Amino acid sequence: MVLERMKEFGYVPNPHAQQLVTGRGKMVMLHAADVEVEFMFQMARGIQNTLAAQGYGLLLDTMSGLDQDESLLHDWIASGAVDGTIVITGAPDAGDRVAKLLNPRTPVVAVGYPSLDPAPRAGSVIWNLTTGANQVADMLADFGHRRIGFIDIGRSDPVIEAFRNRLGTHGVALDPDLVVVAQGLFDPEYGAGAMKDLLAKPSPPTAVFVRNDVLAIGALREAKRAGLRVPDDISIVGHDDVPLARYTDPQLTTVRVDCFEMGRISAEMIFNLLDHRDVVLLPQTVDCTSLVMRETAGPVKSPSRRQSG
Amino acid sequence: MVLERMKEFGYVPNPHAQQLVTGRGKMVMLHAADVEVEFMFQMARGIQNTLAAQGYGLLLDTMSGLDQDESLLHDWIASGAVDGTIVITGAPDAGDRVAKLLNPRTPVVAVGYPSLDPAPRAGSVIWNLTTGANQVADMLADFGHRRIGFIDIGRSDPVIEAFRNRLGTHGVALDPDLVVVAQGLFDPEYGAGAMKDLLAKPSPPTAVFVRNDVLAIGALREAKRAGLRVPDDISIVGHDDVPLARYTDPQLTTVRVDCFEMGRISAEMIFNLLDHRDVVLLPQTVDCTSLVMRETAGPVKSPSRRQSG
DNA sequence: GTGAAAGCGCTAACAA
DNA sequence: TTGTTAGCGCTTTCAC
Repeated sequence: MVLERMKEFGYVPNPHAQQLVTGRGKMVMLHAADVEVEFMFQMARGIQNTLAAQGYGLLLDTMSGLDQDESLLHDWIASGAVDGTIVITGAPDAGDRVAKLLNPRTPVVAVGYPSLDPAPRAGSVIWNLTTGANQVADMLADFGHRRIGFIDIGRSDPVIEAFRNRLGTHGVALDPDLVVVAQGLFDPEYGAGAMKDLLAKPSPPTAVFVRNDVLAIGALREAKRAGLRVPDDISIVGHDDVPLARYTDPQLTTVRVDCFEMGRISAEMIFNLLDHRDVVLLPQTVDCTSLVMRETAGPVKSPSRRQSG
Repeated sequence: MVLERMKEFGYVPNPHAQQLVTGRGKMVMLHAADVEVEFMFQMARGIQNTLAAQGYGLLLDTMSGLDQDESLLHDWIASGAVDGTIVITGAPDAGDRVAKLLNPRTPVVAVGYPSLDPAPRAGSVIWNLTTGANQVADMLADFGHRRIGFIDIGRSDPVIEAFRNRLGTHGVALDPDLVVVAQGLFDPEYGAGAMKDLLAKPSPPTAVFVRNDVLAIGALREAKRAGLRVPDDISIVGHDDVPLARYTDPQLTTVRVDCFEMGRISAEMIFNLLDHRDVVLLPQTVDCTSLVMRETAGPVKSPSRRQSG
């Protein structure tokens, strides 16, 4: 009773003393790797928000420091100072990093792209990248497109497969001749090059789905260079909804991935792991894509524009 | 001696127990408000990097939660669990937020834009925004421009003043008729509108300095729409070097602000405050701008293009 | 119901 | 140099 009085007078307990006796520091650590900054931050927000609701704090590791840094942060885990670890997995070495973080006392969950070699004792929450592909396929088919191109990135992922399948349910085939892979990921010029190839085809597409927005910017630019009107002559759809998608001319229609939600779910998984250490660690695939209709996709307008390509 | 042996065997001390006895939790809290995400993250990196070098951790508050969240985080401060607080100040209410965080036991430093009403007991590290303006003025003058336009944002800041002065040292005046303020901050169309005004002037500029990149994108777009070649007919320079500046066509010449450095310095200031609680709290202005020469600025080429505007 | 006491893992001060 | 002890602020237990 007297304690309750104290709180009214502004008393707040010291979390450090609490951890000492309860074994819970009420902190989880976030390892944020070199993913698109916007994505990372949204995830961090989702995580922190969820943690805060339970009185937990988020310890941030941007991994900008090198070895020293690493040992420091491992210390926080090894000493049990931190209750759990979340690592954002965007780079190929993610599996490695997760493995290094594993510690019998501290649960870890990986969030982001599916890791090539998922660590056995870690939880993971990963994008469902097929839903975005489905949404684009539906839209493009509904707009009446039948010659559809796809600009892929090297990395193999389930997007193109899902896109092809969903297109099939609409009775439209994804012509292999209209599938090109860009030379690189993060320069619009690679997208422009891929678009150039597509436009040079004997029977070019009336719509193109580009695997990421940066490449889509380039594709859009190339289409305009070629004298095509977007979306009247050709529709272009990107993926990711990076900030600059709002700033192209015309504004890019694209697929948004809800990183806040991804973060929220990974924080919840940490809480599960904290409560029931013996829980089964099934990778959780989360549907978090949505179509952002802007200005670069529309109905087929000029079916006989082939000579202009 | 026996302790050293233990460390070799993988012993690491529990920071919570340490804080209990030393009063130092080896953690500082970062309040990250609604600034450009890229900026925030770079600052966070600079801060975390510097902290980690001293064995300190960074507790992140994205302020996405609301009241509950706020009280939680204040508790971490009130209980002395956290050694210091850094708050990124981009919004006008920053002064308020800083004031709320103030606590006799815990130093706070504000980093970012100078606050309207700086809290008395807080340190602050703020941009030197004049250096970027100087660099642009030098470049434009060296390129031979004499009719120079400026697209400003509503918020009053020292940039235009510095720009005008530095131009003066080169013997070129900033014609008040060529200074327009955009209707808003974060939509390219506002920049486009401002550019349109500028091009409609009886004697339009051969170069334009735009106060932020998003507006500069719009200005660039408008110049192209008007049939002008950039930079041959008109030079355009932005400010901030947001990620999309690399992706315009042509790529935007702009002023980069080194947020990592800002973060580093604010972390160092926290350390100072930690060691000498009675240190004088002078706002520290940091020179962290650099000119990023890309493709939208160049020498005056066609002095007599007036009729095309 | 309330109060006293033990002990979480460490560091600091002191004793040997 | 090394070993011992007290106590940081809290929760938990056990006695009252």
